[in-house]
Formats: sequence, structure tokens, C-alpha cells
Amino acid sequence: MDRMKNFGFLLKDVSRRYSLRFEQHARDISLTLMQCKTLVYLEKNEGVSQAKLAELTGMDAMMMVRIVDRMEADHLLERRADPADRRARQLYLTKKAKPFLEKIAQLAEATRAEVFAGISKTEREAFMRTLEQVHANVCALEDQPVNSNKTGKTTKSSKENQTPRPVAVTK
Amino acid sequence: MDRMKNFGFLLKDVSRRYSLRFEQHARDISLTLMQCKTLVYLEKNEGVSQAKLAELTGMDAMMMVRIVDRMEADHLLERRADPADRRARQLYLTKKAKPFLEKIAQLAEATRAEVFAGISKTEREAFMRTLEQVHANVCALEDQPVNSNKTGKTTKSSKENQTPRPVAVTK
DNA sequence: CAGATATAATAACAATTGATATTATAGCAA
DNA sequence: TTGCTATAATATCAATTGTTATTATATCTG
Repeated sequence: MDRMKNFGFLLKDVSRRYSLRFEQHARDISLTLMQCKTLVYLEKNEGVSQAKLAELTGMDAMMMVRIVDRMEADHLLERRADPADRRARQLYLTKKAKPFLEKIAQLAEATRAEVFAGISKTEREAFMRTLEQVHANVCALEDQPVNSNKTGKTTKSSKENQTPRPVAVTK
Repeated sequence: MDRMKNFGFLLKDVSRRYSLRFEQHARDISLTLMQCKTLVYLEKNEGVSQAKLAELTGMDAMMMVRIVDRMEADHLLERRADPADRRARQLYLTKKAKPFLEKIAQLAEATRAEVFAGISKTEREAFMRTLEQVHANVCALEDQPVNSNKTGKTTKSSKENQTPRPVAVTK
């Protein structure tokens, strides 16, 4: 059970290395992982707004602006005015983007193959199921308050604890 | 098998949210995840150099400098001269740090409990085993060249591919 | 031993990412 | 309609993280 202690570390490290490896594969296509993701999601949702695409891909609006800026400059997609909402822009793939999509699928597949080498289909399935469950759990915690002190121990003991310094609370 | 396509996304998102959740728990201790990790590893390795501790925790040297700077200022650890190597500094926990360690263990445990809610011990074990294996795989790939083109398809087709722009190759 | 190369810590700088403010427009509600 | 609040996109600024260079010292090799 002590094995669990590496959970956070392993997760992060695998994630980092996996992205790195993908981008290594994607070198000859000169796209980052996020750009690839953007293309992939856009293919199945042409005409969406940037906000919507950001949501789909799990990025924030600002990040999407930056990515779309770059990819529009590279002629991989284009912004068009939304006739129904003058604030919004509809996103569309360009012809140039199409061949990239196939390539991306291959790269993703190849990377996953490397990463799951020696792991049976059954194990992979089980792993993914648990990962999905964990994901659901951690999403559910999103804005749930922390209920500490199950042990009943008083932890914020006052004198000992003159709060070192405020910590950047992300988001 | 299509489920696998979410692997990268899920991994990253879980990792992000898990860290966030941990830090949410760690709010009343005002430490970041990395600071906590530093304390935990330092406890079991008092007297190590910064370089060594960086390696143990999976951070880079520069990151460790920053963290140690901050934590030394907060009197959670101290740097002492290494009598055997005048370049190096030996790291030690302060008395102030001790109570934090217990708290950290609790917080980590609590966070993992939340995250693995509803997942049996057997499943957790299996999950962790696969994760370890995946980690080993992805580490092994580290500096291995990409051998694309298993399919034999020519992908770098020349004219179509006027390399959009160089991409920042991380590391 | 002398010089070459490597390492520990850190500084200085660059790139990435995240948070906040701004502008235009939409949609609702009195 | 008139205002109030929300939303889309984006600019701006701040924090974080990554990269390269620097200094001192260690270690190796001829």
C-alpha cells in the first residue's frame, strides 16, 4: 500500500514524458501537442467558437487565442465571422490542415504503442477504466471544500503557525 | 480500444487536478506541493546536497535552488557547508519543519483517499502496477530516437511540407 | 603536478503560462 | 427602450518555469 505514495509523482512524470515523446514524434510536422489537439477537436466540430473549442480541449480562452493566432498564421485553420454573434468567430480547418490530421492520428497511436509496450489489452482497459474513474473523482472534488480533521486532531495550532507566507492559490 | 485516445488528456488533467486538490488541502500549512515533496524527501535524506535532492524529487537544480531559497527564508530547512566539498551545501530540516511532516503525510493520504474513492484495493494495486510499467517504458524512451514509418508510408513528402515554423523543442 | 573536463550552486535572461482588465456585443428584465 | 449583467475575444501584466551562463571547486588524465 506504500506504493500509492508515488501516485502523484508517477502521474506527473508520465504525463510530462508522454507529451515530450509525442512532440518528439511530431517534430517533422512541427506542431505542439496542444496544436495537434486543437486540430483533432476542430475536425469533429468545425464552425465552433474559440470559447467552445477551448472548453472541448480543456484549455483556457487565452491559451486558445494564442494557439489560434499561431495556427491561423500557419494557415492551418481560419477564423470566420459568426453571422449570428458579432463577438464570436467560427473556426474552420483549411485544406492544408487535412493531411496533418491523418499524420497526427498515426503519431498518437505510435506514441501510445511505445508507452504501453508489454502491457496486455486487458490491463490497458483496466488501467483506463480506473483512470477514468479517478478523473471523475477528482473532477467532482473541483469546488468541494476540504473537510480536514477526520482525526479530530487540532492542526492549526496558532502559535507554532504564523503562516509562513501566503501561497499562490492557483485559479 | 478507442478509449485509449483519452490517455494523454486524462493523465494530464488528473495530474493537474490532483496537485490542485493537494494544495487545497495544504492551504492551512501554506506549502506548495513541491515544497512538501522537498520536506518529505529531505527527512529521509538529511545532509544531502541540493543536486541530490533535486534528483530524488525529480526537479531540476534551478528549481531546487528556488525552493530551498524560499524554505530557508521560512526557516523550514537550512543549508550547511559540506566539509568534504566546498561547492556543495548540505540540507537539514529545522525543528520548525518537523510538525509539518506529519501533517503532510495526513494531507497526502487524505487527498489520495478522495481521489481513489470507490476503487477497490485490488484495482488500485493493479492501476499502480500498470502506471509503474508505463513509467518505466516512457523513461526508457527518453533518448531513444523516433523510429517512424512502420507503415512504410512516406510522410515527409516534401512539397506539401514546407515546415510551418520551428517548434520549441523542450529540453 | 598541470591542464582539461565535470560538477554544485546560482545568476541572468527568455519563454510559457496564468490572472486580470478591456472592448464589443448579446440577452435579459424592468 | 434602457440599463444591467453575461459572454467572446483579446490585450496587458504578473508569476512560473525553463535555458544558458558564471563562479568556484572537484576530479581525472597524461
